[in-house]
Amino acid sequence: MTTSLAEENYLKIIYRLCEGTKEDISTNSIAELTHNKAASVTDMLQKLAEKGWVNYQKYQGVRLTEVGQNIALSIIRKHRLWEVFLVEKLGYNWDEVHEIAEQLEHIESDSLINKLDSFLDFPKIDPHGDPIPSPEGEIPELGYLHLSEVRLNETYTLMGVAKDSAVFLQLLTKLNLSLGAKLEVLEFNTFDRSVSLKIAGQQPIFVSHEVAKNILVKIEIIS
Amino acid sequence: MTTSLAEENYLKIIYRLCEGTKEDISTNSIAELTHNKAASVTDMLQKLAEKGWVNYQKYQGVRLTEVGQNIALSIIRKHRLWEVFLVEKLGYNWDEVHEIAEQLEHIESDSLINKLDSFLDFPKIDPHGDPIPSPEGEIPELGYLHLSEVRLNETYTLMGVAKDSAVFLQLLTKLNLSLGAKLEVLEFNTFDRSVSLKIAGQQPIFVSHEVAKNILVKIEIIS
DNA sequence: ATTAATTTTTAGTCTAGACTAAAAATTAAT
DNA sequence: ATTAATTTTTAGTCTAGACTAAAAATTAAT
Repeated sequence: MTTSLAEENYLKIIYRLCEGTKEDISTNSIAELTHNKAASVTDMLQKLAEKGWVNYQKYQGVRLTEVGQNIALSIIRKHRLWEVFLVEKLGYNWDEVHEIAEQLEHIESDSLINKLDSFLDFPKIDPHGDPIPSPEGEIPELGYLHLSEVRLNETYTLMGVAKDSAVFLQLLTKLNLSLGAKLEVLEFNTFDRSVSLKIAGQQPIFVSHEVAKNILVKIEIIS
Repeated sequence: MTTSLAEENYLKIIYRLCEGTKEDISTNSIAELTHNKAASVTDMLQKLAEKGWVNYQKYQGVRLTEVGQNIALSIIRKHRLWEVFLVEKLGYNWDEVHEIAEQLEHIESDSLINKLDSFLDFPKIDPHGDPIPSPEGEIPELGYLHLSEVRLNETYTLMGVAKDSAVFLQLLTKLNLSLGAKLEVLEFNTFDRSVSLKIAGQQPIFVSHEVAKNILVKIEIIS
């Protein structure tokens, strides 16, 4: 069965919302991310349920079915592979690729995406550190921590970001925070929830809670 | 002003039809190529005229304006650059790329297409020998001849094809006819307009008029 | 346990871009 | 020069996917 552009965007957004929680997803939360009105979302949810891509109970929220999840994952796979292409091959910065990948992710051709995967040498993560689903829709659970929740005086490696917006990524770049950076939290400041942070070999800096929350790290194993 | 997918496809097809002739283009000829009904075409022509992309007189046919032509050329530029990418970088054959490029040509980003151009090393022709318009919409007139119209016993080089359909290109491949081949027409057979043809270093073969018409060649200068 | 506030759905519209059937204009044929 | 055939346009419909306003259901507050 074929999927329209609108349907693909809904499935992708529902997937993203499901990821965070075990609960069913509310109409309003979808409306917010799609920039549509709740009434339009209800309409579309009924269509998606009809096609067997979501389980939807009036007033009770929605979840992706197995099939719906696979469609979403294939779009995410395309999105992230194209992002790798844009950065690795065309020389874009990590804050410039999201919008273009939003278009490229809808190109329909299995052979294309598999050839692209091979051309890029089967990358496992995209330029923001997000894992790339396999052709079968397997997606490794990386178990990264949010920088807002780590322990003090331990060294962590910056592995990814939880938000792709250009302004956020540009800010990280200005702060010298890029994938692979070694970080140590000196203090969580109770006043404004800001975080005092040391990047290896640099002066300590402050970042807001909002920034720390969207930075994904893993602990540095000193072996 | 932005262009919808449907508008872009119309402009591209009108451009292709204008290329062949000095006459205005008929509603029916557009309907045939877009696979729409004449009534739908009339509708769209009125919209395109409104936007200033075609000159359209009821019942009298249509031509692209300067602006319309530039839009068409930018789509063709994108189409052909993506085809080069698919063949050169991803390893597709020349008969496999048309459909995918039909999707990719609608991706909207000037920076993307210029970076792609540079990544491909500024190719001048696509995998079918068609010239790639410059960012400014300049397109070199290559002055190729149709193999159906050349002189006998002269050597020509196969420079391109006038048709991108997969079955046609696959036939050429089977016949060992690829870009750069050296050809000599031995005879035009009056009975069925077929062409007796010699490819350098091979036994002579027959091709139909239909095939010869869609093969573009230039004369081999023996200097 | 009601009532109030919030969320979600239903009912009815709108637009782009397709369609069919019928009318109008043009072109071809006598 | 008419008439017939062909092409094109107009008028009216339909569908996907958005919208607003009002109704219905759920959740929160007393």
